[in-house]
Amino acid sequence: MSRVHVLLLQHGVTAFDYSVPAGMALQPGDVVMVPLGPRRVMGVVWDDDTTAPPVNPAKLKPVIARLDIAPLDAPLRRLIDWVADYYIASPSAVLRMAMPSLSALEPPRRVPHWRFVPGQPPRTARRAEVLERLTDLDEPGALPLAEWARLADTTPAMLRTLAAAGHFDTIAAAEPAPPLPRPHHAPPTLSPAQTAAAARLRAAVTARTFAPLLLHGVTGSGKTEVYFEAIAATLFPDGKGPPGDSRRAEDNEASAQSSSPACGGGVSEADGGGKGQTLVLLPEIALTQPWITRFTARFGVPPTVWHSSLKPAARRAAWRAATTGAAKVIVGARSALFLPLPNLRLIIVDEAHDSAFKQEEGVQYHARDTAVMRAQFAGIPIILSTATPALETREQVARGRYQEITLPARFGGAQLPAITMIDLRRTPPPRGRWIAPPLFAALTETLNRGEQALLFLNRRGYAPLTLCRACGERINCPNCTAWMVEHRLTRRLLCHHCGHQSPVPPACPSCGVEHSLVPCGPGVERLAEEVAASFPAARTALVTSDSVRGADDAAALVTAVQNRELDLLIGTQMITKGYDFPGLTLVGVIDADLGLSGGDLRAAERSFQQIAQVSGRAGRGETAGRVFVQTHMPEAPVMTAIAASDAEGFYAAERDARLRHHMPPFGRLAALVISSEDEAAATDAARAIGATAPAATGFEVWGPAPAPLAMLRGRHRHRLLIHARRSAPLQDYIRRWLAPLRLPASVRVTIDVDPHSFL
DNA sequence: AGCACGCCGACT
DNA sequence: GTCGGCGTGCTC
Repeated sequence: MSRVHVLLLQHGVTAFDYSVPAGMALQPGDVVMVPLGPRRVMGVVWDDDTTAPPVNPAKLKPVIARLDIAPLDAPLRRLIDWVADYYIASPSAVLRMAMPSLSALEPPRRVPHWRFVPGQPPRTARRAEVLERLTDLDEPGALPLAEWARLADTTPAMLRTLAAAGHFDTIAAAEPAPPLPRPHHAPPTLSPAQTAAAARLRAAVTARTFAPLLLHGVTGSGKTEVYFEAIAATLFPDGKGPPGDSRRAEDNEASAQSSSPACGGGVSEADGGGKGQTLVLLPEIALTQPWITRFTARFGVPPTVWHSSLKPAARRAAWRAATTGAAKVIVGARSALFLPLPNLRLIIVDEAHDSAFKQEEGVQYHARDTAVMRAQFAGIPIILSTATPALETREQVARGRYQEITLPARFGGAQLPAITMIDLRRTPPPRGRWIAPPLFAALTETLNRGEQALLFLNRRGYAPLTLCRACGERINCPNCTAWMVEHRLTRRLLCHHCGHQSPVPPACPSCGVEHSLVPCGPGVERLAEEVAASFPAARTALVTSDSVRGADDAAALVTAVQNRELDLLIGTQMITKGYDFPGLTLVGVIDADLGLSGGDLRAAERSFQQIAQVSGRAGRGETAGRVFVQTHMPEAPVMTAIAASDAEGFYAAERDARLRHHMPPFGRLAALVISSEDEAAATDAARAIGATAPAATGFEVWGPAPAPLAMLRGRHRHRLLIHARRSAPLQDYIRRWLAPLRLPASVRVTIDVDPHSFL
């Protein structure tokens, strides 16, 4: 009797062995249903684990069924194992990211399609009328009933009557396949530098081997157009004409256009014999809509979208399209990284420097690094596209492990904006205002010239702190060690860490004095208030996660800006990336110091990237852009580097500092967070864990200490930081340390390998 | 994660 | 006498 090792999609349990019933053929990667105690759970046949002790064959239960779902190929299984091992997570937790919920795996509902059978004589005048309209339709093919009703301007009931009289027959519809992107739909006009870069990317796609490529070009240099050419290269069948030649017959434009999605369009064609799949990762969902628009303009059809807020039906369709290989280009946020893609040929990580790629909950993986591993296991190229590569990525280039492809200039001769630092100590804004005189003057000029401006302040809401003038009370979140942030638009106080909300109280909750609460400090809503008072004629929009909620909002905003229906944008970091607004000529950074507090390892780098990114929104059109940066410390190295647009100098200094202190990427970190709703239990557990840290050369343990966010969502938190020399076996060390621990049920320990957040 | 088993306090 | 609190352990 044969047995299989099955990784279960179930918390707490990882992998069990099962027997294979006679007549069932199973191989690694197959998705199966197996018994677990009294329940049936989904799992994936995994590669045999030779290290595990063998289970008594008498205990084996048989696999219930093999599910009709695309199997997980070997590279994806290796990726899941790698993530579980590297990030010290349970393999089943990682597997769950690669599998949608059970409902998403149900076969698609086959809506029956109806085909019109002309020629039958009508029996009533009403029917004759409808039949006439149906006959006039231009080759509608097979359509769902509702679609016929719409086209013929009648009711489904009438059509059913006609069908009963023999005017229609029904067929089972094929699953709709996503339309094929057309590489020749709208080829771009590229600069010589872009052409050269595109050629290198295409060569990597053609070579079909693992190749990590950094596509490095300043904001506005046209990186997207360049990597679109790499995508185009994947859309040609193996060995057939390289993209860029004139053989447009390959393009299949006509058939792709005429095939109605409702008809299924012929699955074999959508299968796209030999055409590869491309996975594109974006740092956040808000960027998908502008990306889809650009992709559609280039390739004539939209890509397949995958992210966490898809509705069930769309999710199911996207899953099937991606996992059957019918979808050629899949774009999404982090979670798309684990989609089974049977014909994956290229991965692109856009805005690859973005810290949003680091998952901070659940399995705390870094999607950029994990994407590189996926490319390596799959033996394909990966393009990291960014204007501001992370130090880690730069170091990989320096070590010769990544190839760098640079786009030295902005596209179309546009100039990078001139940057002016504003010293807030010398030219502060008037009391109660946040825009300093030099920026105010520039803003006035810009608006008077009819150009557009952007103010960046990375703080949602109206004011970050609400203070009682009478007793000095600061309004805190009851669940977190954090201030409640006033949101004036919703008239509520909101905790940005746990989402706790309350109305703004009329009196101080501590001393009871009425009208004593005052907002302290600026948020974007308060900045908008100042702008409205100073520039009443300017049409302004707030761009924050509170006001721009979904893809539709983001699309509407882009349109309004491009149509010049807005003069001034006021936004949080949401506005720093991705958007291309040609009429925007002025960018003001209200508080450049905001990200520098807290002593975070990457604080300076993040500030540099953020200000470089937001600066890059200025002057993308014909008019040169200007950037004003407000700071209290213009002499700080990060500020002088920003002022001089000296990325190389900044990174050289940053690299030196990290090298001296053996900080990443010249050493490695991991964080343990010990948390419990019971404060004493958290403290005791942290102390106990700290006391059992193994002594080993190459490792240092710092802490435990109360976390900077000492309480989060009602849980008290302590942190330990583990520092390892570059080649020391960090994961083994942590596993050896934590394996024998016995902790009370209320205590949770989370492990963050390569942490980016130090809260 | 579920769901069992199991060993101690307050009720009909 | 029993109902039920959730601590500990098992699921191939």
